Amino acid sequence: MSGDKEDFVPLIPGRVNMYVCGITAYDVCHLGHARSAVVFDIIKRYLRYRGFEVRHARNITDIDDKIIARAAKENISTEEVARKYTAEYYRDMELLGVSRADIEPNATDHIAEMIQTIQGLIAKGFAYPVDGDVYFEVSKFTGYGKLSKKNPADLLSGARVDVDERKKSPLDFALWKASKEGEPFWESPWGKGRPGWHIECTSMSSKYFGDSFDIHGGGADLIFPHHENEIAQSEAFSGRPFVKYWMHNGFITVDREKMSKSLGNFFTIKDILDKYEPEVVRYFLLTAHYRSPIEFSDVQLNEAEMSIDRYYTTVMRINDYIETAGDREKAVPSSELEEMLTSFKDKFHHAMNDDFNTAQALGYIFELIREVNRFLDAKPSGQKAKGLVVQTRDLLAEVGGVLNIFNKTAREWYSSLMKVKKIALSESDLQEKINERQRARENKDWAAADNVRNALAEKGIILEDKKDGTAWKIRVG
RNA sequence: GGCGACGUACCCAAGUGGCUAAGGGGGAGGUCUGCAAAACCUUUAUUCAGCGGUUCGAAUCCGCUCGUCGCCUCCA
Repeated sequence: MSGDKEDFVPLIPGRVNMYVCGITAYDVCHLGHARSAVVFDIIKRYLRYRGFEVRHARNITDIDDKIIARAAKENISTEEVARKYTAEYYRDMELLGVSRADIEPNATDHIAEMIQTIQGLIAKGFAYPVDGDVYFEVSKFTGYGKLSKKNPADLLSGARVDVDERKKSPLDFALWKASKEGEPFWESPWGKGRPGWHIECTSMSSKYFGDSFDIHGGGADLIFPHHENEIAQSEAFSGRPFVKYWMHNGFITVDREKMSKSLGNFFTIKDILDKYEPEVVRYFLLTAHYRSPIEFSDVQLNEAEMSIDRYYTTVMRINDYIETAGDREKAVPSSELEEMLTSFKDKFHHAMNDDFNTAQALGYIFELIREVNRFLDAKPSGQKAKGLVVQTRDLLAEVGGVLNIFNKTAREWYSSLMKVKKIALSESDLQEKINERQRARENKDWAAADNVRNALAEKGIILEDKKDGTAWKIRVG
């Protein structure tokens, strides 16, 4: 609310109630929806990792004008539209490693609660019915605009507020809308109708979390009017502060412009996942701070792919080392690695404690990756060295787990890349080629060996010769 | 018009009062290798849009200018 970073102190020590605006289920999701979901998924995971008991609610709006329009267009019911796109949403989210929320309320399951809230608002003088609609009277709520830092007078003078003669003020917004002929409706004290958009979050958050809760999140475009209106409704109704910490993620941009449905410059999650591994997309979303805009481009996705590949390449190297390292103690300089292992978690926590600075956290991860590679370059052996390397691997896996990246085996990563890059070669055929090349190499027939390697390279497969065999990777970037 | 955010190397991107301005990608040179690949090393911002100011000290705070974007209408 202050617009600044603040120390996080939950209302109840050790517990966090977090409500995040989900989607309106009227179309397939684009990358912007993914960002919001991934950002708050990571916030939840990190808070849990640090020992908070987090209850996470994420709503689905399953009735609204756009759903009605979509249903008319597809000639199916609004329920079917909502069901279809909710299913698509969950499918996309699962691929991106976004966990399910603990509470996933639908608007249409909470009509009774919303009617109750609206009745309460009317009783307290904050709302008025007109011809089957009910409006919230903004002028009755002092503090309107405190989140979006707008003042009502400025808003009034703006020409972009819709004018409706029946409303007392253009700023007043609908809590309940009378249904038109043929539209879905619910019975209410004001006649047949359906809820306005903002009221569901007020009624559902208070049902599950009470009048006040810790974190409310969503995309920055929800700040006004959606979240501003939620505050007005909720605080007018309960008389208590609504949300302690507001968190809003920045936009995805394309050519520096906001990716959005209305501009038509959006990429659906589905389209992107046809070209990129889901982990790449997730990683990409973590490379910038969640509040900053992030430019979507193939260059950026390719860089993300390369970064992840650097991780898996190192993991492969670590695992090879652990399997093959001798027991003979051979000390090599290890103080820098040891130092880094000691301080690593503190650094990671420090980055994440600072408003979930995933970009900085990734920086630390790659510092550790470089350090362990340096250590392995020195060709150490013995139990102590092995212990340090195992510790590094476990640490990387642990923080990767918090971000829900780096959670595959190297083999799974490359298999997955092979599919997404549509390389038409089975892994067994590939192994056969590698064996063929190995025989040539044993005969020092370098020309034949290079032929095999070049042929595979053309398909996007890269070979790495090591002392005890040849590994394959998929070219990235 | 009102409100807000941002401008860090060739590209992306952390850093918001004080140690050498993280990290990734790219370029150049090198070590290793049958040759590669990977990895590592050296190098690539005496400087943080520009100009003023505050301060012992600023990329970081303040003011102005320029530029970009967002919200003010459904929108993640």
